[in-house]
Amino acid sequence: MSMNIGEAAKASGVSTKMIRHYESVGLFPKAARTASGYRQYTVREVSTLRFIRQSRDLGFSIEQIRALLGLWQDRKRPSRTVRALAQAHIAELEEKLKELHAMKATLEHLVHCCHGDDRPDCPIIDTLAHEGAAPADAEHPSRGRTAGLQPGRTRRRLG
Amino acid sequence: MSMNIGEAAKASGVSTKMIRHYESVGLFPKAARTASGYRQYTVREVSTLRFIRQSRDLGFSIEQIRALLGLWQDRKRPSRTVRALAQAHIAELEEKLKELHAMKATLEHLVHCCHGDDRPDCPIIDTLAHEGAAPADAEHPSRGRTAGLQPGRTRRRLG
DNA sequence: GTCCACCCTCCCACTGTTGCAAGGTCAAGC
DNA sequence: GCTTGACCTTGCAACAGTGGGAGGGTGGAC
Repeated sequence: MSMNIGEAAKASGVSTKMIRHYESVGLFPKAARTASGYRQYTVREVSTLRFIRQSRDLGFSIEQIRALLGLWQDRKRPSRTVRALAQAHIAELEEKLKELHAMKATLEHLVHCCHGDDRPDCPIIDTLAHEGAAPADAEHPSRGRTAGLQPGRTRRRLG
Repeated sequence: MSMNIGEAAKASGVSTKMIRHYESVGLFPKAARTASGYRQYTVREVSTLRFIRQSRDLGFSIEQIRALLGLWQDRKRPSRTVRALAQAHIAELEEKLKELHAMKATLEHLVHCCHGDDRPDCPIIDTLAHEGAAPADAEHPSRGRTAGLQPGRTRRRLG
């Protein structure tokens, strides 16, 4: 019935590292331990882990998942609350999508302008060098704002 | 002619924090110093900073910018190289866009299914709880891969 | 001589995930 | 009994990029 962390990881799709991490930040309740200190998990806890993974896959942040877990546990929550949380997240996604779309559009415009051969002159470099940019369609979002999603799930040593 | 870091920051749009950071990671050459240790910048360096900011605004990573700066400095680079770099970045953006689109689609589907009133039953929570998900269109990208963009520029304490 | 804005260098926070290290535990085989 | 190897424990560091603050020095105006 009860399993070690490795088995729980396989069953839930959450890595052992992450299970411990979620426990440490209080997203996940402290697991029971054997006499020797091994964490023990039941199927119930595994389904909670699956819930977390599903939520992460949809881009919810840890804090949002904390709220979702609370709502999940609360059998009397109004579905209105859950829906609002989801909609807020959709709005975040849209924000981010808009931002990325703008970047992509600008880049595509530049790539389109660049002949891309052996000659050195390049409108891409020129645009980066000389302010004024020339955003493809949207006015560029002068750096800084526009919150995004899940930094950790992103750019895994692409450099 | 030469200015302190604050002035350079205003002129370039890069914060003083970031200028020092870029210097520390070697993206930006070490600035000259006054006798008392103040960094001194010329218009030339400010334009480099602007180049960096423009690149960041387009979502390039520090490492990509390092490459772009090299190409910028190299008067004899083939525009082909720059173009390839930009196209690779576009591909990354597309990857990320796809991922976010899928999330959004799934969420919208769920929100659509949820009546969102005072009653507790909620398909959103149910879907998160019971594996099998039911992605709106794309099969869900089992966590982990799909590199993304600019963790830092994202999710600024939205939690 | 004092005040304030600016500069300096550190360290810490945040997001989420992974890696490594140094050790303990368990079940298997010999 | 003893070794081996797979597993578990903890903790610390790193990645990306940015912001915040502490604690102290500098520069120029009054």
